[in-house]
Amino acid sequence: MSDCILKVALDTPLDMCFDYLWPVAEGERPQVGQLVLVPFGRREAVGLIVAVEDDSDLPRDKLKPALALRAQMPPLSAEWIALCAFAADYYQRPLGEVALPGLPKNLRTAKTASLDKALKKLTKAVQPHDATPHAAPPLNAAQQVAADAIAGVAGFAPTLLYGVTGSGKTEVYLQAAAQVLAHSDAGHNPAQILILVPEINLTPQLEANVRARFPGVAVATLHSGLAEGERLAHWMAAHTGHARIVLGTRLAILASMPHLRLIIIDEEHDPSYKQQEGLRYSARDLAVWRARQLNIPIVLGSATPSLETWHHAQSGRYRKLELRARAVQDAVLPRVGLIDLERKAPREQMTEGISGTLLAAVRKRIEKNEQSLLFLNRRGYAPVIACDSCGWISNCRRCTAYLVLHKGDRRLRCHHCGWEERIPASCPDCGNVDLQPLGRGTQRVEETLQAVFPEARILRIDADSTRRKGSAQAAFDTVHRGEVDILVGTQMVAKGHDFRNLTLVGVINPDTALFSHDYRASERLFAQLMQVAGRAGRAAQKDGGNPAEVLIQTRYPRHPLYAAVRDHDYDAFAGELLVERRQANFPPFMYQALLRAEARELQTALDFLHAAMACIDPAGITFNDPVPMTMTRVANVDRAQLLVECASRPALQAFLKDWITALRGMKTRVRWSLEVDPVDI
DNA sequence: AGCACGCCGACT
DNA sequence: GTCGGCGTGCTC
Repeated sequence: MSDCILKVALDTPLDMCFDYLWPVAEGERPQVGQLVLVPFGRREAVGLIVAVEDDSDLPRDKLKPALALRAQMPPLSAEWIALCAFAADYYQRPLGEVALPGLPKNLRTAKTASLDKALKKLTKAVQPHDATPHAAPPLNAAQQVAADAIAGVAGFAPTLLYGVTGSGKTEVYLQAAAQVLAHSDAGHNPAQILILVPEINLTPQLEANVRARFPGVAVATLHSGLAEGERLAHWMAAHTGHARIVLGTRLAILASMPHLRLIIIDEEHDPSYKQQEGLRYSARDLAVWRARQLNIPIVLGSATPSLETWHHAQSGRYRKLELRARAVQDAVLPRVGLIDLERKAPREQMTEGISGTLLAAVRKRIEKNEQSLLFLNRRGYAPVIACDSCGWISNCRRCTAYLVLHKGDRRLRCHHCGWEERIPASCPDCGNVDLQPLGRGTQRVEETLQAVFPEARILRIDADSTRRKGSAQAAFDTVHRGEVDILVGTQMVAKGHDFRNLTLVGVINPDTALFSHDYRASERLFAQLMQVAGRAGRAAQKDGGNPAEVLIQTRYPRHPLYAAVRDHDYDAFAGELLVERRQANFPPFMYQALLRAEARELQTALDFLHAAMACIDPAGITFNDPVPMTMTRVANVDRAQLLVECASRPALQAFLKDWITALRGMKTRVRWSLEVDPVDI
């Protein structure tokens, strides 16, 4: 009996599969989709069998025998491998680098015996809860129409669920999911549903909600915070079909789900759906591809859709369902006011960067025992300290960035490379002892508010105050219990939370994003402002009370972005942006890829990028000039980038394939990487 | 990417 | 005399 050949994908940057021998006599023929332990160089690795054949291009004596088949688990499906193959192809990475790193570590590394043990233990881990079913709240008419429309179609049907914050999108998802599950049970045709959310750690409410609403259903969760054992249990629950609902962050888009029937992406515009290291994929884009591949419906939900999605909805490629009103009866959208910081009479009285108008509004909330949220997207005390007399400023010596003043522990910190040092007692250059903090972070705002409102209970929530595991949740619980008068926070507080007693949102300093060189900055700022504004006024408006209020401090009160925020008018804003994007030939009317290079010397990186331009025929492609990245140096490494553009996605794809081959052939010491559909430029 | 082999500087 | 620097070469 002769050997068969296993074509195996391995987690290595080499863009190829490796052939291994498998003695057929030893048992049944291995199956495509099984994992297999193989010798690779001088080590062992687990790979994915992508084909089983009788022949190899290499002579037999060059081939090694595979060591062991991971037969304990059902093989990964052809559809799943096709999804990984698509992602690999699209993002120009080897198949193994896409398919393998997402699998639980135990499957990839554990010895057979300990894997057996782990697999035996996990059967109980993801069980349906037998809690009393949580009654579904009644839907309003628009919600009901949306839920029915989503669950009522068969086949690939991408749908934008466009609804203002607080309009009850989650309820629509859950009822649509319930309908899909009920329908499949009736037809003896098991169904699984995938729900993607931006940050699962920040929204345990949703997870609790889902579990409570589907008491008889096994729910798996997948996100990067899971311990290995949990990850294996939840992944296997999805893979075996036992979990009917999978709730996860972007990495869950690569979960194996043999009975996937519906995909839901909450807050589809959220930047965290884009992986920003390693394989830089867009979970949203892969989800749409996966839905088309499986011919199933997909829902993209947002109050401020990405322009890509909006464009598709406008052109009719995506169906658009709209929720115009807040779901809670009598809850109305907050009134948005702009506080003019620029010489408007009467001139604003400023206290440490906070206007008298905003302080008065906060005072009113304290008196009425309501909560305020002050939003500022900058942690620390001050973004920089400076010497008045000689002009020295606290630069990081390893990065193109300032050292941020953290007053509490009297340290300067670089938020990019992690460098830390004590606050110098005097100016390192001239000895002046009077070093001044410039600008404001959340710590400084907290300090100012405490000085103005000594009796108020103030809580700061940012990455610094919530470093310990579980402390973020504890902090949010404190707010929900009403034990906080003023909440100060970064974008951490903007997502998902339903603060019922919050009636004021103040935005301290959003202007910096207005004039960014990144053309996506205004789209992001708009989404962020709408999202943080949406934290206010979620409860029913009290009798005779004023509507919740959002106050934005700005030096550019007439900027069209703020006008659109004030009017809650995403449609108009998005319409204008799309016109600009079309005129400027930006996405979604143009497809882009970015080649990045890193070296100790900036010139080395730039030289590499110029060589990369010269190494290929650029037919049909636009090369921009290689430029240093905005933050040129991080941790003593200089970075530069080269943007390539093309109006045709297939043409860009074809070009990239050739280009990456040529780049791999260039022998260089420069570290480089290619990103398709970059979001930060 | 790992992981080895391979040839040149400061230490027991 | 060895430990160890990172150059370059390979992985079915």
